[in-house]
Amino acid sequence: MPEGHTLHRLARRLDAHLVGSPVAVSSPQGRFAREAALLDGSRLLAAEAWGKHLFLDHDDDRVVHVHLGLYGRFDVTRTPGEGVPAPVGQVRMRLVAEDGPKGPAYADLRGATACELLTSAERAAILARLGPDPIQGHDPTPAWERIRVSRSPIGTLLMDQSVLAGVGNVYRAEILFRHGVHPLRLGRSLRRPVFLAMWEDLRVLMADGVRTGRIETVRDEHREELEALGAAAGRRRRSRSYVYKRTGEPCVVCGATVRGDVLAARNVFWCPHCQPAPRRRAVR
DNA sequence: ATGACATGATAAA
DNA sequence: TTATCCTGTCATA
Repeated sequence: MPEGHTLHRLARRLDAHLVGSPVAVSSPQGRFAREAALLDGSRLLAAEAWGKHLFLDHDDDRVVHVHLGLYGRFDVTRTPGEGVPAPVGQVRMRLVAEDGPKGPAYADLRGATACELLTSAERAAILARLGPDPIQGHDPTPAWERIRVSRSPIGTLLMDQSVLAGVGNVYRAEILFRHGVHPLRLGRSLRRPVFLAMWEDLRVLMADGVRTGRIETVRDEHREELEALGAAAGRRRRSRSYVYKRTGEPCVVCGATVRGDVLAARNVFWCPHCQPAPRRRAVR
């Protein structure tokens, strides 16, 4: 689940249900117990996201930095009347607002790659290493300045959080498909209008993701065909993407067989017809 | 029961 | 490049 849209959605949910009130902080699993004890009873002032990072501002210049990594979750639940249930599984951090903005609520963090107590100065240091974030409507210029001179593949640059923040493997695959760009094209071979169109598209798609909580990249006109192709391929769950995890299945647009490979330890997917391979650089 | 895998990132080699 | 961490889910046995 966790690409940038997930974290922004989370910031929004925390803001709606927990921010502004005193929170009980605990670590049922124990790995955040010392910090939780320090924070217990503090007031949660704000929840903010930048790319895939989430920051919880508590009073007294204390910031909880959360990064969900590959499989972390942070579930925010309202508990009108019922009281808070016993923790299930490995709950690293639990926040409970008895008197949240919309009534009692709690949030359980599991599996995060980062859950740490920082100062606001330390948070600033993390932000300084992140590129612009499409979800925040940032100016894409700093990202473009990196890409236009880079000898790295655009598929790698899109995932580099210091180039731009928030894009993960699904949005990467899908945005490249939607713009007919092969993942191995070098950054410096891209034309500016193409990158700016990708950025604008990311801005819209990821904003949708914040609203719906899921990554939807397939245009209405292709939904039915995708469904039919999925059924024909005998897949158990229907796909919601053009190329992501569709290796070996036909492209919805042109029928070519979607390809998959590993780039920088991550799976990449593309259509060999809609996303023509770059001319191989002369090697010698 | 066991193992592979995942929408991530880092440190070491 | 590889190993490693974090946890849950799904497929296979």
